[in-house]
Amino acid sequence: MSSPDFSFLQTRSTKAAPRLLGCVLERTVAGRTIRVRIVETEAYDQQDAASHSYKGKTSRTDIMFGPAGCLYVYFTYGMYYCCNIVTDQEGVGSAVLIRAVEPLEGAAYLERVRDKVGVEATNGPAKLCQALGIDKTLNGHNIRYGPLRLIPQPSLGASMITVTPRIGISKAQEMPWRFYITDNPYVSRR
DNA sequence: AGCGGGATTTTCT
DNA sequence: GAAAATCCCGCTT
Repeated sequence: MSSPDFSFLQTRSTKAAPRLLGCVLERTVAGRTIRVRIVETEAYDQQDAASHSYKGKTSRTDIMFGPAGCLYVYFTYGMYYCCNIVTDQEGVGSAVLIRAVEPLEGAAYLERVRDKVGVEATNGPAKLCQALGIDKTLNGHNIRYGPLRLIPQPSLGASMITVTPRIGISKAQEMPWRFYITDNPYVSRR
């Protein structure tokens, strides 16, 4: 077994974000192994008014400036967590927000945790964190290892990827840094 | 299908 | 003190 190659994360988030589409996340929780496929992402860069890292390092955003492949999990709206994968070189504050995933294994468990069925279990950044049990305790966790592991997949062709502006932000709204697998039913919205 | 408001608390000004 | 990389519910078309 050769260990997977994560070097594609050591680049700017705008380039890593589409590359993460189709990659698999393996979550071990409550004695189960859940597998999902990433179907929607957004890039956040240091030179980007919408990014938490825009105004420099703080105790909250410290992780974004760390090595690629670590998780940046933040708490928002008093209730929700969102999960990012840190990208680029150490010292650069950038990350890719995971906005939606498609269950491959363990869909019934995810539906039960969320008390929702079908796409509603994982078609949003906070929804998928709730479903997969991702919270502050995983902030800074290296995605190379369990209990939340990234399994890289071959790059999807450009023809399978749709690019749009990002969702839910008030600054830099026009930047086309949201990426999703075209026609995938688990995408958060059109 | 689409809009509007409320929930709830961390983080930063 | 205000905003926040969201979600859910109820109401109106």
